[in-house]
Amino acid sequence: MIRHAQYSNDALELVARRFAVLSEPMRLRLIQALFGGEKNVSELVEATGGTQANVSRHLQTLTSAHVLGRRKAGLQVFYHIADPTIPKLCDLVCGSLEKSLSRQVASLS
Amino acid sequence: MIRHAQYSNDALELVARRFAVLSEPMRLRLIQALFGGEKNVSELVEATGGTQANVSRHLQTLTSAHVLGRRKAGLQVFYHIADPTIPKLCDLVCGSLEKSLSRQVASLS
DNA sequence: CAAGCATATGATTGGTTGCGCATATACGCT
DNA sequence: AGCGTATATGCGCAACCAATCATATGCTTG
Repeated sequence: MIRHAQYSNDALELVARRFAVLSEPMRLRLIQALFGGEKNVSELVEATGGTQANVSRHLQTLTSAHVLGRRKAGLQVFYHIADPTIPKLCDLVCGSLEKSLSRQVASLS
Repeated sequence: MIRHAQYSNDALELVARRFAVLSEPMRLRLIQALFGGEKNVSELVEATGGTQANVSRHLQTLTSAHVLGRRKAGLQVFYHIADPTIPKLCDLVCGSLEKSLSRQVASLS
């Protein structure tokens, strides 16, 4: 594992783009909905409470970033998490946020 | 470790915000420059090639997100990485990107 | 092939954000 | 106190992006 490697501007741009893809709540809802396995668009619309058009747009963003994968089956399109690091990323951030928040709570007393 | 937990909308908003903070190349440059230890603003301006005003703004963003910490010493202000998960996050993303890119390169042959 | 369902996409708009310039604040020194 | 250095901040602009509406594409069935 390369720890703390120095990256070029182009590389940092890619990393930034990757984080940007994960920086929208709706996209995180979609990812979360797919933790349980692949779902088609209609199911994702239902699970996230978004409109069909918006969900489709975000799915395209996530897919072209190789975060999700597509599988067509007749009329329907099934999406699944294609990048195995995504759950780890989310868990890392969530754990860090929980610690940070509990520290803030503790500092109130 | 809580894997694949279901999060509320408020929690997802926090996670999204966290990713958003990491989604700018200049901020990643600052973080990268701090991997070697704390630096003051002037050193960070030099290391990143940005303007003083812009660097200061990004430092504020990173600090209020508890990614960085501040230490004042006379005229100078020293910043350091306050969240230990940041390097892990960056390495995870970089590793994933390297794999993804090498797959794309391999698919060209 | 016509109709109907599932999904994707063009166009528009409002909101957010990064950047640059100028200036303000904070601190130390003489 | 006054000056110089280090850092922060108000403001305006331009670019980007998510959400929405309407419409298009793709596939299946009768």
